[in-house]
Amino acid sequence: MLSHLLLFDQFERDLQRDAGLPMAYYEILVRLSEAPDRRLRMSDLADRSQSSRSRLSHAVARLEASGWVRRESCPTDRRGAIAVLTDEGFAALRAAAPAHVESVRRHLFDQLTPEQLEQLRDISTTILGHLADLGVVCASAIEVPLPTGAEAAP
Amino acid sequence: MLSHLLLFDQFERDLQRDAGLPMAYYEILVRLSEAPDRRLRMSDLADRSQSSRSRLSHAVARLEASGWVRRESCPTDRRGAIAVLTDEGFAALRAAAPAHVESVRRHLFDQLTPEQLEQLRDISTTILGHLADLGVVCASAIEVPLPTGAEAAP
DNA sequence: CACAAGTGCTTGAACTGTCAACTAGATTCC
DNA sequence: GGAATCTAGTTGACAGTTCAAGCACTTGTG
Repeated sequence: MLSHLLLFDQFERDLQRDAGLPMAYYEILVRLSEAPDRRLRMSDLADRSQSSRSRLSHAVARLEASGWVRRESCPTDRRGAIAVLTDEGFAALRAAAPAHVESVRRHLFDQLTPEQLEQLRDISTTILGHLADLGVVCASAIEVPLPTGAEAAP
Repeated sequence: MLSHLLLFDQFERDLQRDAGLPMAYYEILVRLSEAPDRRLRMSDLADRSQSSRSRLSHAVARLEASGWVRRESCPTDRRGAIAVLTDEGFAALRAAAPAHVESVRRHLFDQLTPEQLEQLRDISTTILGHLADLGVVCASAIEVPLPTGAEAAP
């Protein structure tokens, strides 16, 4: 159990070292990059990146300052805001992804047997299902494959 | 994978709600409570609670302000400091433990089959061994049983 | 239409964690 | 013995998260 905490700490450290980016921010960029036109409503983005609204606001503010994300106003709902991944942001993500994927591979995939990976996947699905029942996680996040964001390479 | 992140978030939230305590602080109290005379050298405590020196310093400062931990100077090494769990701290831990144990049970143990728990234990051990090879985790932490700190009940 | 309630997003303060100095005492080694 | 080095612990600045509050707009209801 402890191992999982430490494992993610390791991912976090590696990503911070290689890309100067916390995992939460990386996650946001990935979700944006997957979206059509690389743009999403803030709430939608918050749900998909497992982030609170407030956290996302702060994060996007920071990413906007880096020039990686741009805010546009929503034409249909004047309260709304739309986050758009800029070309610079996309390039930054593209640059950051390989090292992160490699980190996940090295510390997780390479350590476990195919059988264990299968078991881990099942266990994760079960837990995720339970959390979804509690409303902790929105349904749209459930089908995310094993390596969080590892599929980022465009 | 995502599930593990969210699972620990859930533990964190539950513990914060029930005890007003972050998991890292809870962990520190648990390690102290396990030690002989409920006292440990700072570095030792840092290693056992998977905490950096600096983090521990800040944490103990906060716990000291709450009256749950006391600092004493080390007789054999005048650089050293010893953290001591006070009776109030012990009582606070005793009060916080049941809810945390229950949270872990509800969100993890009750969700998985005995077989899956067995698999998860093996997977954790493997990963922990790998991280230990990297020097990320000190050997003394390895034998920690499944529920982090769940054994806290005195 | 108007007013209450709800939604989308932002903001600021408080808190936890990290990083890079820094102090002070212990070791090493010539 | 004494300079260089190492170790224990602290500190302060900063980054990210959360929480509670707030603003602006939309929707529901009479």
